[in-house]
Amino acid sequence: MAARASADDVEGDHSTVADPKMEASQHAHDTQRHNAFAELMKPKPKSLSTHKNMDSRSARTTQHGRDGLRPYTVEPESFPDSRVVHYDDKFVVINDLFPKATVHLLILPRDSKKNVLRGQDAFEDAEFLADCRKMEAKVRIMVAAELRRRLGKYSAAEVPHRAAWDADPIPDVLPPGRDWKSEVMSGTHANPSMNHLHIHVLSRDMHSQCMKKTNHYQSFTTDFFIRMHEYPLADDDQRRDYGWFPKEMICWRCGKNFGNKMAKLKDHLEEEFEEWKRE
Amino acid sequence: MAARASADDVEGDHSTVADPKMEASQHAHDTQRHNAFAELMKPKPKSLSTHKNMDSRSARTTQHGRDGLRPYTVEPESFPDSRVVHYDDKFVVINDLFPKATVHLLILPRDSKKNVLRGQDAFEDAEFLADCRKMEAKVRIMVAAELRRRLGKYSAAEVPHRAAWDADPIPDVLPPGRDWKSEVMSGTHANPSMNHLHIHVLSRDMHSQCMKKTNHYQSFTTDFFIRMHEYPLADDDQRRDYGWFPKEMICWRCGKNFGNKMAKLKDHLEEEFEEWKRE
DNA sequence: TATTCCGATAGTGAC
DNA sequence: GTCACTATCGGAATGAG
Repeated sequence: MAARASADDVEGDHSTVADPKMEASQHAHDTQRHNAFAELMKPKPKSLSTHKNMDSRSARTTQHGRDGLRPYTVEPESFPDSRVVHYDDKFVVINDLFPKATVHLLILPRDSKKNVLRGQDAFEDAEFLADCRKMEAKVRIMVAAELRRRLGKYSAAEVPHRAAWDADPIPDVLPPGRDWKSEVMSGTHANPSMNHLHIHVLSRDMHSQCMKKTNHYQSFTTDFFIRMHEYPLADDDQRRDYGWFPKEMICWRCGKNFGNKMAKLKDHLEEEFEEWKRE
Repeated sequence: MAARASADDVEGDHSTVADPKMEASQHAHDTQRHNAFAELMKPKPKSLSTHKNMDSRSARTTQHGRDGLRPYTVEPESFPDSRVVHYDDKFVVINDLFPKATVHLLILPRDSKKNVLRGQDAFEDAEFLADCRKMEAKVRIMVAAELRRRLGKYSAAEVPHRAAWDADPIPDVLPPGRDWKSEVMSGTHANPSMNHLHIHVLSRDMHSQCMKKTNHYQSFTTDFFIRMHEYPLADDDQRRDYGWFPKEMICWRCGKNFGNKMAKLKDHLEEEFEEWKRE
């Protein structure tokens, strides 16, 4: 790994972790008796225009339309650390501008011969695929580490780990804590809208302000999301020419069917997230 | 005609006629050179929630859903003059709560045996139809008078009329001015959503903040709008059981086809209105 | 073809 | 299945006490 490659550099622009003051205040509110009318009348959290809080260099990439990922592959050094998590000769790893989960990175291969292909075609090349897998393995670890950093304090499975860490002296062998790597998934979209090959590596919670539309959700929770371990694709794999999304949205955690009701699903994902992070 | 029956009482809650100060200021603005950028950037006039500026008695009727017109027929005296333009034993005439043209009145027959029928059925009764025609003739004159009051100052055809009116002495015979009655149309909807029979009498401009949706427009500009002079309907008239609107919207004045593009049509109607009132 | 509110759906423009 | 913006289309309720 090269310069900047530290999990602590991973800093989502749309972090969903509230600051400590907010949490304390929220908790105080929850302990009051709820006023049902106030509950009904309270404004839904605004869908904020996600562009507004973005570093200006990254914001400029959005003006390139479907070629918006190219600037990262060509000139990664021009972006702030908060955006470009790692780069070397072959890859650039960035925080997704519009993360669809608590942690959501993209691996961008820099080879301009390969990176204009879809995964289905680019990964026919075994050597290229092997290179990508190596980077993917590293980035999965980064994502897992970032999950632990962000959510570890909520996790029941982390209690022995935290306790040992706080002990004096710190034991030689720490209890393992929660297996955050198992919460990470990676792959490409069968029919990406961005022209440059990008491997998504993200937590599976699907909890994010940027998770707004049906197709956002379906693109990570159906077979439209081609996992890295599925490559190279069988010759007759239907996803070499993907048709349409299934219309029904299924909760990734409990399996409940939400049809096309995105607003309802969003509320539900909020609840699932609270339980999931406490596992 | 009975109490209140004066054209000057007709006062739309959504009048599009600016007050004199506003007009003067607008004219000063028009004489300046336009800044094209400012023109592009200026916010579109908000679609205001039409309920907010309504007298409370009238606002209450909207809670009755499809029976919202009934209160007027039962208790017309409980409404302000700005709403109820005229009433007698047989009819109540009101300003439409959501006028779809510059002037838009409704004639509500009070006979509760008749007024729960659609026009197609109620007007099979020749005597009832004759009564309604008599009232319709009066209300058309009211609408024409109100058009003259509101738009006369813009109309080229009114110039001789206004000049004579301003002369000293006023001539014995005034030039006729614009024939506003020919701009008025009247009829019922083939498939009304409100349960009580209501005869629309309105100017044909289709220019109003309340003209928002495709079906608003189509309901007055297609054969869905059954003119009073078409009653009683022939036995085999298709509109005794009306199916669906045609989907394409046609400008009533120039015949241009706007497909389903209501926003575009609205902009266009704005322009047509400016020309029409100046005729 | 009452309105209003919300949300799902659809097209465009960025280049 | 890039986003953001606008507008169209579609259903449910008719909205505290």
